[in-house]
Amino acid sequence: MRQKAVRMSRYWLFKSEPDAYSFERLHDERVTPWSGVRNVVAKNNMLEMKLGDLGFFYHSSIAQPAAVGIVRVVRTAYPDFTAFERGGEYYDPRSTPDKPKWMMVDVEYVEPLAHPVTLARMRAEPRLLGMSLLKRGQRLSVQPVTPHEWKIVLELSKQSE
DNA sequence: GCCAACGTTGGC
DNA sequence: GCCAACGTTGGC
Repeated sequence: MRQKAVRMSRYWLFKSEPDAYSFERLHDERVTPWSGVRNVVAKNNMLEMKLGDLGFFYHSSIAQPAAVGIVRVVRTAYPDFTAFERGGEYYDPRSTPDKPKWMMVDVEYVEPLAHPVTLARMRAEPRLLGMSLLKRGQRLSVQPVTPHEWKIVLELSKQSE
């Protein structure tokens, strides 16, 4: 049978250091552009996103890195304006409004996980072997999550540790 | 177009 | 604070 061009909605994982941008801050702001991604693979992942796709919000670079909440894509990929801001932290002279090199999506706050699912908890789950996030040296700030992995992490979030 | 050097990420 | 992993840069 021929594969349809239409694909299932996908799931994602958005990493952020809470000091830089936390899930609590997204709660207050409701929607944020996912700006500042300067990695080609992460950018390509954002180009793949469709309206309504869901993702985990993951806090990194802390004592207990963990998925803490759920977000929804509410605007598909468009040029990352922070790359145009001369003198700004994310300025990249190779990216121009005519030929933008970096893209971003907008994500909306959906809800917190009942319990954060720590990286350690995910590593301890045999069914999550092979999850992109758990691979050695995985640094991608925007990653795909399979429907199967999505379901399992949600399940784990319902257990208290 | 190869690849060594360098910088960054992020868990530990 | 260390350092492994990996992307990027730039010399050739």
